[in-house]
Amino acid sequence: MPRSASDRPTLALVAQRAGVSVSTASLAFSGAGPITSETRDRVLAAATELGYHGPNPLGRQLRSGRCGIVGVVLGDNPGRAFRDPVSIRVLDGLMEVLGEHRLGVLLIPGNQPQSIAPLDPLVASAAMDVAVLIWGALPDDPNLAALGRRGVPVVLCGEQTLPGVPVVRIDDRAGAAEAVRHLTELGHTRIAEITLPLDVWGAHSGVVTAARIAEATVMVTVARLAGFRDVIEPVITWEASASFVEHGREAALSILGEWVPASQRPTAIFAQTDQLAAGAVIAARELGLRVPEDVSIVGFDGLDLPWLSPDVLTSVHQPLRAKGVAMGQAVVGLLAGEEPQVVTLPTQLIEGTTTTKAEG
Amino acid sequence: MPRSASDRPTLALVAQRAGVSVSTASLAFSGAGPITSETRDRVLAAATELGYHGPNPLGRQLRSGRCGIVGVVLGDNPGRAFRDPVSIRVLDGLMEVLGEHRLGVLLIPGNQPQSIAPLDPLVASAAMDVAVLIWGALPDDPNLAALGRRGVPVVLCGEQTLPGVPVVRIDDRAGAAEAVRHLTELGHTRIAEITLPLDVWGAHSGVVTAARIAEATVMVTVARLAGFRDVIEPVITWEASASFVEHGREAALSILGEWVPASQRPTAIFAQTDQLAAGAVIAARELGLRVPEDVSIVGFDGLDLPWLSPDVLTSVHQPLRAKGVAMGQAVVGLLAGEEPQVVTLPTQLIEGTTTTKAEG
DNA sequence: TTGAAAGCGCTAACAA
DNA sequence: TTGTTAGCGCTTTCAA
Repeated sequence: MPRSASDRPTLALVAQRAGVSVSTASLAFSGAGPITSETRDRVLAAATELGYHGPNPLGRQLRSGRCGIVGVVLGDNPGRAFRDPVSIRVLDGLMEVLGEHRLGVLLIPGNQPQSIAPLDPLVASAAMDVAVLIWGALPDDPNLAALGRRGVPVVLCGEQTLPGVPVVRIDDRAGAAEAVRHLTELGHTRIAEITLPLDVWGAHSGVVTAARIAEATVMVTVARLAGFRDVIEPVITWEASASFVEHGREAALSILGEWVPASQRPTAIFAQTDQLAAGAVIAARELGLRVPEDVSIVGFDGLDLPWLSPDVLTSVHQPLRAKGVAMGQAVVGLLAGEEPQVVTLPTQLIEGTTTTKAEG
Repeated sequence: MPRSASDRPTLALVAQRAGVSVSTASLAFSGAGPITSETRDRVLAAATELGYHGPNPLGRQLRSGRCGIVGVVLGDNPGRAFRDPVSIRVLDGLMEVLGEHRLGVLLIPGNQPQSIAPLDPLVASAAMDVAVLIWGALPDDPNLAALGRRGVPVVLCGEQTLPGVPVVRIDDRAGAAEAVRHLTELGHTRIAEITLPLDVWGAHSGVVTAARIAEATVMVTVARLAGFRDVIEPVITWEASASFVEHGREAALSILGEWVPASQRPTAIFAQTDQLAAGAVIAARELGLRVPEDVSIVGFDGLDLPWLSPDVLTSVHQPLRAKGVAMGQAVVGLLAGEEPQVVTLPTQLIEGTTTTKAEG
């Protein structure tokens, strides 16, 4: 029967029973000092008798000043972060590295625009040695400020760089440009754009104007928008309220709908994420358009989407898992007192079956 | 500039500067006792001057004996748990409740059959007030034993019940039976089965014999297998190595393949999860079979699968988010010293477009 | 090789 | 209302 946490034996009790001092007993468990194997055995035996199973982590933590926990600030409410295959892959890589170093991951909900409290109480008061912001959305993230005040070192992911702070990033702008250039090189000129939300609220959805685009605050979105325009001006830009297949589908249904004269219909779409692009493929199918003959579609992320079969999405692949791994290594480096670095990981356009030459 | 954690001011320093005692300063922050607003202001002012931003959680934790952290033991390696939409929905609900109670979620990898270490070091030594096993796979889970030894109270999810331990569950057996009964009532008699892994290794895949089925250890699988057999004997059982669409597809390609004479081909499939069932739908399409006219397909979980469009999976819906919420409430109840309960949540078969009457 | 003593930073009795 | 005192459980000098 599990004891309640309150009546657990302490190291002092074990030491007493073994007839040694507390400090000696401590050595028996930590193994960090000289101790007779005989003494150790006696301590361990006493521990077993008392049902003592190792030092209380809380005491150890207070003493060492470290708690072995890395706070991972998610970019959105956790439900969404979990549902987002991109975040998940990153988390996967991150947890792998941290696990190897015996560091635990404390999940912390990030920006909660609809809520009254701008930041989760955990940000302000949970014990953690380092915090990782896996989705660096805003230039002036309140989480970042709060953690800075507390003196919790951080690792960032994304466009933002800060002196003394390790950052893991990809070149979103160049990646987007590569995707669009692929389309222009195939002869496309009427290219539509489906974007991620322009602000953290994610309340907006639909065709957006140049004015709104100029006001975009989410840095990933901003970078990918810029990349598009480095190559050509889109014929239409549709803002999705989140990176979900369904939203991509809605966007493409509007962009490619029957009310658009075939002569003016975009011949290609660049969607800022694979989820959105996949939705666009589905919409095209529903509208009776052939992919890629009638409409070419490019995504961003390089997700594995078996259910899109037989199509394979042409996409700008980014090393999501490696991103997480790099952030984990940055955390470990930070704790080891190494110099913070900015790591830029490569992206690569990989052609699938959803893009081809423009007709005529 | 973020200070390093080591040179942070302490409450003692703040008290000294404010010209009050440490305990008074403590009251100024906790608000848990009588204190003049004037004194509090003086303390707060001193804190600001020193750049002190609230009590160190480590000290507070040691004193109170609580750390405000709930360990969530995932059923598998975290990468998979994240990729599994079922776990994700449960986690979502769980985090919502825990967040409301200012409890943090520490992710802990669960069973790692391929690794040498049977359990994650976090299970043995991370600070946590309660642990939640969200995927109670085995009757003799090593995590459960380790946590019990440490005196960490646990909340379970699944088939297993233990005295004094809160459990959240659904009736997997009845749910599976309902799915299969739906098929028999439609006139189907040749019904195939695609199961979850029978053991935690997940190394096996393919047609399985009654002997192997009898050895199944994963409790969810066992319950759903039993539910099927409460209604009728399957004509064939295929074990998937994990709940992925791709595996369901492979299974169905074999079950429905051209080498099976049409007269002997199963007219219906019950897959133990929606992911597997969705894979079966895709396989059927690839084989040129009509769903549901040529083959009816039922799943389990009630996931939203927009990309399966235009099909909507007939499925036994279980309240995944509510499961997480119930576990969160169980955690809170446990911490409040309430009596542990076994909560059984309802399931419901909801017809989509993937089942219809057996022909002839 | 072991033990004594001094905290890590905070909170909560209790006394003033 | 504020201060004094005594730890929470552990680690780590330093001395024996």
